Amino acid sequence: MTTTVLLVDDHPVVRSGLRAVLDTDTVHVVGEAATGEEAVTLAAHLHPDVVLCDLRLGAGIDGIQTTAALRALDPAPAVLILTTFDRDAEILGAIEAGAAGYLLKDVAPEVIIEGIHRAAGGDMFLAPDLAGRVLQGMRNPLPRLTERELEVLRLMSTGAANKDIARTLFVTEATVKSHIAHIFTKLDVDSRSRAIHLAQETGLI
Amino acid sequence: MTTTVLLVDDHPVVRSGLRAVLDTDTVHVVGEAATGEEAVTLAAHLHPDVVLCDLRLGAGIDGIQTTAALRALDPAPAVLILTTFDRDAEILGAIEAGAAGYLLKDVAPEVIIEGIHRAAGGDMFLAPDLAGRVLQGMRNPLPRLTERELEVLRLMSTGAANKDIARTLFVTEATVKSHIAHIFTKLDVDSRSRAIHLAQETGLI
DNA sequence: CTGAATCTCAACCTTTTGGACGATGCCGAC
DNA sequence: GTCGGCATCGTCCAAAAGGTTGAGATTCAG
Repeated sequence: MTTTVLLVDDHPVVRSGLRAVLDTDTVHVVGEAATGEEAVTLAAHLHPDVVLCDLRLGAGIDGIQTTAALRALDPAPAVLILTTFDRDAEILGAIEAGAAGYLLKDVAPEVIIEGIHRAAGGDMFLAPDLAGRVLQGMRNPLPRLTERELEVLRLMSTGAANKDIARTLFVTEATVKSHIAHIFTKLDVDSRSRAIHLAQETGLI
Repeated sequence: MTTTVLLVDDHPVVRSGLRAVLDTDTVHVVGEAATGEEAVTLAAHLHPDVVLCDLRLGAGIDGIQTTAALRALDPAPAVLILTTFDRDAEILGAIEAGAAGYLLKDVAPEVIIEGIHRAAGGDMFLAPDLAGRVLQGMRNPLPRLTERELEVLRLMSTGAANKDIARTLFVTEATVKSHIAHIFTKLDVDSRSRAIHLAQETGLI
């Protein structure tokens, strides 16, 4: 029995590649979308078994938001994330949003096909090298930063000084320092550059 | 007359996609390579007119080094860079290494084909949105950092304190501070986080 | 040889950052 | 109503980072 698949990627070349590689006797590509919005519309009409979705989709909503929207459809397709990046926060975010699996783009085509069938069957499918990381990520979850703290962290990462951040957020420097102190405690670091580095590594920002 | 092309990309899916999209009556894909080393070996045997090369090639030498090696062949193929990223330093680096053009992966297939023919004809071919940036980059060149300064900058960007950097490089903190002062002057910034941000934005590190 | 660039280090000073308190007001959960 | 989390602000202090100046050693090109 063939599994129907909808491709979502903002690069035409990648879509062609996936179509060429996936369209076999067990997998049938029924559509392609370049954006998350388009993906949701198409999925609502085509009812694919599986949506194969990139995380980075250029402008518009990202892969995680797309996943959530797709999972809210009825019937909901299984969503398989296929992307180049392996930042922890994104993987966790995709899983939380209801993705059935997460694959890196450098895997062999057969692995993607296997993942599609597993996803269609209701299984979870994680690239082997990611599985351990994800489990550890769930055991050692990154502390949840508040929205305000994330704002400060993002500004910090652009090189803004406390004074700049204070001006941008219309608060005093004391408040910024307070937020930063909390951020440091939560991330278990003791300098802004380390915080920035950690945040970028884990995909927190 | 058909133009012969060698594809270089570490993602099998992208190679398939490019082959599917490019193999027309005017372009003939004569080979694929997953690494820079493989690309040079294949190019030496196949003498393609054009090598279409990603900048990020996973392990091994990167696209810029590959470009330089390819241009040293005789006869040298034209090298067209096709990549997802548009960091200034990488674009300039590729051009310096002898690339005939630089395209972003989100362009339409026809643009790639046009680029291939232009490159085969000896033209330069830059994605329009990049051309201006490159010209400006040549007018406003990023100051050249010395090897030592780059080392310090890289360590800084991982969150290392001056003390850590000093230990890692086996010099005193005074030396590190001296290097950092030079870096700041050259980059025209006044804090390490700004330096890190600028360096990451421009692809300096 | 001379000069320029680079790497190394030091002393001195100012500013920024970070740590450690505490305090207020707000809001939502229990 | 009370409690906890959050955002806001403050003070005091120590440490780190940044700015300035100068200087010895090396290397490399002209």
